[in-house]
Amino acid sequence: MDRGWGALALDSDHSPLSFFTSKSFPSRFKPVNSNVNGSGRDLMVGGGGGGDRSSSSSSFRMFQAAPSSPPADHGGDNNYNDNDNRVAVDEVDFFSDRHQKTTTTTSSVSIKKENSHEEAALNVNIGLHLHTANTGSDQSTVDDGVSSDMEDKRGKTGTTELAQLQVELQQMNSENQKLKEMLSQVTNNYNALHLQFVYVMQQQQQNQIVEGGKLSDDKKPELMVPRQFLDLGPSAATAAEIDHEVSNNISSSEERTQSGTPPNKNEIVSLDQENSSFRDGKRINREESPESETQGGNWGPNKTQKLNNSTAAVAPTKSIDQSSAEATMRKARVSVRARSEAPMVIELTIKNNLSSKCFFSFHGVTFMYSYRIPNSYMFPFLYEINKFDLILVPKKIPYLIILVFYIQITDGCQWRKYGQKMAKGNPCPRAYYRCTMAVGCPVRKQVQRCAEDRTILITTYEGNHNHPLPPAAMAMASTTAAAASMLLSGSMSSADGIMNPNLLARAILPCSSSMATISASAPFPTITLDLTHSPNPLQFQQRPPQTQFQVPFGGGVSGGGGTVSTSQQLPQVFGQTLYNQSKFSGLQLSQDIMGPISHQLGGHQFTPPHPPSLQPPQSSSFADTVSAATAAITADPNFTAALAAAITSIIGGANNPYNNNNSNNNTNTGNKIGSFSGN
DNA sequence: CGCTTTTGACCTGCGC
DNA sequence: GCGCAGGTCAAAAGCG
Repeated sequence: MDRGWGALALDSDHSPLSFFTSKSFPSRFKPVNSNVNGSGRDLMVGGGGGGDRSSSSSSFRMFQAAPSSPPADHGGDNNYNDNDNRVAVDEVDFFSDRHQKTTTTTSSVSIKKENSHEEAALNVNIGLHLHTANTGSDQSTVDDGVSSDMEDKRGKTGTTELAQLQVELQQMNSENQKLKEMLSQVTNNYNALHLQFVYVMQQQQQNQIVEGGKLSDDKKPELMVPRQFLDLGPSAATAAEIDHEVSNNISSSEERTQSGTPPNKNEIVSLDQENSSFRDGKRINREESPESETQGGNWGPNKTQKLNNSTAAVAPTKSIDQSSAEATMRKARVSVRARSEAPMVIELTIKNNLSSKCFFSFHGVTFMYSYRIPNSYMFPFLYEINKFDLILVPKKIPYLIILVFYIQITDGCQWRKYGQKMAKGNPCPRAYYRCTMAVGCPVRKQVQRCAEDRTILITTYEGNHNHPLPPAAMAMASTTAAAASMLLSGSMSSADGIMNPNLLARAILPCSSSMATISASAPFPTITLDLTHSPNPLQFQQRPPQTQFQVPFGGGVSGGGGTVSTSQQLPQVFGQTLYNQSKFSGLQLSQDIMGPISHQLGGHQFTPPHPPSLQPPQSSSFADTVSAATAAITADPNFTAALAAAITSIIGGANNPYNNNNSNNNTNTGNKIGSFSGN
């Protein structure tokens, strides 16, 4: 999998945590039902899906399953009732307020406490078994947490409760569906308005330029040269998907123009007579390119290279005009420069009460952390977590878990790599991808790291999607649409120059101070959106390369290749990754630990970006429980055992044999760090 | 076993 | 015509 073509670009008003949308996760990270760990990996990160957003609960759970099976083997049926070595705690909902709402869940935990909390401590060293579970909102959680034997014990009462829960779950699912629809609608409306805004802005910009006499008549054609090469493909698909009103947008204008139908005057993006006539003049040159006849759209770069050099206006035939226009659209490219794998650190204190959810496992114990994503945090980009590291901060900060997410931007489409070549002038290879969301989709993209700064990835898109786009893809498509419409505005000062950065940046990427450049001298007319500039210094500080996350963990061995799966490997990886990537973009720590962590980080200042509205309630008893658990964790050099002790302490209290032991152990060795890779 | 990635061969266009 | 570079193809390899 290509991990390198993404970047992080966030609105300063948007928390990076908003990445945890269900669709932000690749399929391999999505949660699976409790009985089956479909991924079969140590790592499980799950986006909650629509139901998560509507859920008001916030939970932090530990899951543990049959230790007889190796952690990596979860594809089969896990019948805990048949396993004598079953770990006591299948499910401990520490912090969920659903705890008090759902009696069934509570009773399930209590039963397990009675039967086997001692087994947990005894068996945990045998090998913890990963067990994925869902939140209380998922129906499978109820079924998975309760064995058939237990159900027999419960009798009719349990059956009735189960039925009630099922009804509630159905209602919740229905509600979630409605919320998802609402969210989609809001997103679409936003995109539509965004396009309109872009058009208005570009119209104003153009009027100012024309009225100011900055453009002479004979120079206008020069300025318009790149326009015809604009790739409106994504925008076309986007517009069709977003809104009917927007469907009258750029793409429609283009299509109607191609078919000879004059564009509607009321269209958001219209082709004025000057532009149209000029385009006609340009299209005649496109007759050299027969690629408009081809299906699937080869990039066919060289066939049209000369076109940019000619501005002769020759009246073409209609057929030539149409084919040329199609070829033009297909040849146009939108390039995005963005930084990849920007690490994002979040801490998971027990009291943290963010919403939505994600899964992660550590030493065979699967954690589920839930938090909520407010709709306002949706941002027209999609982010993908390709791996994350887990760190358990030692004694100084009890019960603190830090997750370092390595996120990358994604465009919401599915791609298949079909080639890779070394390009001249760049030691980094260029990869070629084609869209696989639909058969015969002509859209392709190239991904290549920047030679000057290899943390920057340059993704170049070309072509029109011939299929409906999911909301995630529409986000990116709307961005390219904005870029395309901006090009149509003629806001650049030359055929090969820098566009008005403020206008374009605000129009295309409200969060970004991006620059957009247009190159007509390149083999293909390309608009490049530079997203490498940090939009918010608080959230995305560009840290110097020498900066390392100096957490005094025990030494480890570098995992190499960025993929680490053992606890001993994480310390080095954590620091080294940040060091290598030279971009510690988003470090997020809660305020109550800012002091110690900042000290550990070498005095760098970090701002906790958690949504203020998501601050959790906290009960003292709960905090005490957590303190006891984390104390056990930090005191024991064997994290697996310590974690089991933590679980057991929560369940069994003072009888836990792992409590209060190994107090004299080396502190460093007790600082266990987990690392997980999504790849 | 099916899908994806890898990678060398091949095709095409351009410049000399 | 030849070499170079960009782009694509397709068999082999990898992976879940």
